[in-house]
Amino acid sequence: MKQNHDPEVEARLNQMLKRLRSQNFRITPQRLAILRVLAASTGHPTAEMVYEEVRTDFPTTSLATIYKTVSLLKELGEILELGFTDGSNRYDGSKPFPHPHVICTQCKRIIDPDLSSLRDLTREVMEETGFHIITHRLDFFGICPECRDKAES
Amino acid sequence: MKQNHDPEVEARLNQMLKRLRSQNFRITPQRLAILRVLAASTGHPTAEMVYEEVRTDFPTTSLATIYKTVSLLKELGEILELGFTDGSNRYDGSKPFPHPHVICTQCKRIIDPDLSSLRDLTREVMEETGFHIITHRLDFFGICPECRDKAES
DNA sequence: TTTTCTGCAAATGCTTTGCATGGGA
DNA sequence: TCCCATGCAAAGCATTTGCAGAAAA
Repeated sequence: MKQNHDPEVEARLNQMLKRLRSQNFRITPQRLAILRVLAASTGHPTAEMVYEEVRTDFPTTSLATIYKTVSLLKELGEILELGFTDGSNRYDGSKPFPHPHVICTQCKRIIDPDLSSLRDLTREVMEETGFHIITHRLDFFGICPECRDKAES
Repeated sequence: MKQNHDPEVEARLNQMLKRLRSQNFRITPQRLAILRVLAASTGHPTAEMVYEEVRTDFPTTSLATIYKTVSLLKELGEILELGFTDGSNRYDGSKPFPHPHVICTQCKRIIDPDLSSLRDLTREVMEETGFHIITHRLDFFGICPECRDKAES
């Protein structure tokens, strides 16, 4: 079984495990494998990608279990789900809180930018609309440097 | 047939028609009805909602035609498609350019807030990531004042 | 032992597609 | 007339669900 010694990844995994235990959900080998993949993920994988990775350790795991676990973690607030128009979802297990994403429409890569000018937007929205804002989502779509280089060559 | 004399709505409709004609797409009665609904829409309707509204004038119109037309307008850049995780899309025919949305997670209402502090975000993203940003999407999720009042009573 | 979880397969539900017919231009 | 558009029904597809057997605790 793949281990990961990145302290941040470990912390994320332990946080997920703690949450599951505290709510009396069982820690099955399949779940543990899924949590590991999600906690270590930086590439915002699809359910299918998680499935493939988990399968290398647990060849009998089913896609349904991936979906059930991912859905559970989503409800527990331990991962972020990014749904797209084309019907595909991507998951972020390392930063389960709202943050902007930059998506290459060509290679589908998703990265997390550091934006300083994104401060009081939520406050402004609340004042402007009267809504009580719970969460938000901000996506930028474009072409990444690598895909642009390929296009030019 | 429902007419609409709001000058902005008229302008939007004419712009859509102009675009269709300039690309040699045919102006069928169904398409015209769909354009009218979309140009006049402020509530970000679903395909189903457009369908129902168009049906009051053209009872034989099919959902497939709604989807085909909506898809065409999307490609022509004349409407905005807002896809959501639950598999439902909403359409904005009055402001076909990227702008923030505020969504009530209870009644599903979607409104357009005026945000001043949303200036140079795209520029910052480009500088920070090297991506060439084409478009973006910003959604806030929360509870609208009406739903909050209902909850309290 | 009890209750939850897993894995299979079938079901969903929105959207897309194929194709014969209809109708703009 | 010539194609494009329509409408029906079937197909797609990621995700969800039902259920019987498996396995945490």
